[in-house]
Amino acid sequence: MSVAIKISVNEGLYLKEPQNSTLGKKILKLSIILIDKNGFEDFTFKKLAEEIHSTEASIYRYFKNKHILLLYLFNWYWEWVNYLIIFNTKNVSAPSIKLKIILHSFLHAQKENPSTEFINESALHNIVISEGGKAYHTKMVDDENSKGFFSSYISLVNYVSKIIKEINPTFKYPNALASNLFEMSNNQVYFARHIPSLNEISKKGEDVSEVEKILNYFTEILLEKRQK
Amino acid sequence: MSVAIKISVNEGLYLKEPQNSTLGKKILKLSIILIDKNGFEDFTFKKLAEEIHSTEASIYRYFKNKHILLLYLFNWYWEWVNYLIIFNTKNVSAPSIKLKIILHSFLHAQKENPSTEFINESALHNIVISEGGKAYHTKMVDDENSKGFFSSYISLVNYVSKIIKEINPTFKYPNALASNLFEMSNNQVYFARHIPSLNEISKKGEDVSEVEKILNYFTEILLEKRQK
DNA sequence: TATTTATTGATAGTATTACTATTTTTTTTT
DNA sequence: AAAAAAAAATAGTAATACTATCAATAAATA
Repeated sequence: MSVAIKISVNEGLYLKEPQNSTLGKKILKLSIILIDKNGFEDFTFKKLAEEIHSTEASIYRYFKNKHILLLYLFNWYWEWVNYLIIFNTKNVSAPSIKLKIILHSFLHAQKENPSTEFINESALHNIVISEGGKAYHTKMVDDENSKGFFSSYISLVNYVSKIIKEINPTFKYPNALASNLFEMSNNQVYFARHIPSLNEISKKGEDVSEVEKILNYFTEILLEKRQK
Repeated sequence: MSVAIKISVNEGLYLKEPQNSTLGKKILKLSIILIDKNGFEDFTFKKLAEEIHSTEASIYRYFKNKHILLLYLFNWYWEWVNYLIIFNTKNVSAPSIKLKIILHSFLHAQKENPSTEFINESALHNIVISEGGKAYHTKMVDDENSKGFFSSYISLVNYVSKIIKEINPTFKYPNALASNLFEMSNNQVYFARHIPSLNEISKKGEDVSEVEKILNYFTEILLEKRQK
């Protein structure tokens, strides 16, 4: 017995919903594994096709190109984090505790019970960390933003922003802080893993919880109510 | 009459120093313009060759590939910012003023007197903003880091980190804060320009100074000396 | 000034990428 | 069992990311 949650993403991101077929699920599953292993640059539909014993042409029936596939994966990830956050903060009333839980959920997302058998959440989280902002650092951002391809991320940020306002209504830039918490989180984990002189995290393997400490330290100071 | 500053970057980044020849300078100049205009993905050595009335093969004599060329440009940029910061904080003793000047220099780098005729600093700054972390978000990071390809960025971060410690010696994560200031700066400008729901910057054209305000607001709170 | 050397240009070629198109086979639905 | 949909097989193309070779030209030095 199990409870399955179904995560759906913006329709513009696929030509045919991959979650509704065996081949589609294989595409999602193996694309995550391949991108995680060799990076997005090295990833091609041809290699993916070989991996799943299918053909390039078949994959193109699901996704317009590999960038859109990456965007699909990012959206799936954002929706999943959104679900985790809502779920984990249920019945918690103190906003400052909520924020702590959010930071924890977000950073340890990979350790949470996997929700879907064809998505390796841990590998997906690593992709989000390693590939940085490649989802939106393209010449098509404006067009893609207007199509709502980043709305899952935006709603995540808005949700956190609301909680920030609850903690300290006088804080001037809740959106900027919220988006920075997400970006900083991924960035600092990435730096810890690859360019460690850029922060003070030495312990390998504990990067994620070290970053959690840093983020908590930052937010506590930033949102402390002080007399002006 | 003018004073020229010469910026040099890690020798591993080029096969032949482009700043020492006419063709090399043209490569730098036009690559910046092309990447700024159409993005790094669209940029190819063939297109660049056409633009400068030369050939692909000639460009390959200077740079191993387009990723290394991008790294060269980022390094040039980091060195330049480093120079600007040192120059602008000369004879300023109060570290909190120093930090303000640094944030200002960094964000308005494009408006500073251009130092080199074949580098369009403004376009280069826009590349750094738009292309996000593409300089280090690759599968070769570790190797490239070990070759010192990010050392200019690291020394920039370390310099700021030192000033942070001067402002508040009890602040726990000066490196993380310093690297985050740089990353956040570019990110928030990018968001303001392309996904404005992610922060509270509405005014087009004033994005840079708005981000400056945000960063000052954040650092002031973070580095304020408070009783524990 | 002649000569060696370094630099650039011209041209060609290759493997891989990022697709599109068409036709056949297999699977699913009715 | 027939019709419809999905997937596989196959082929083909323009562009990318290179490498290699040789000729032309400019710069450095003897």
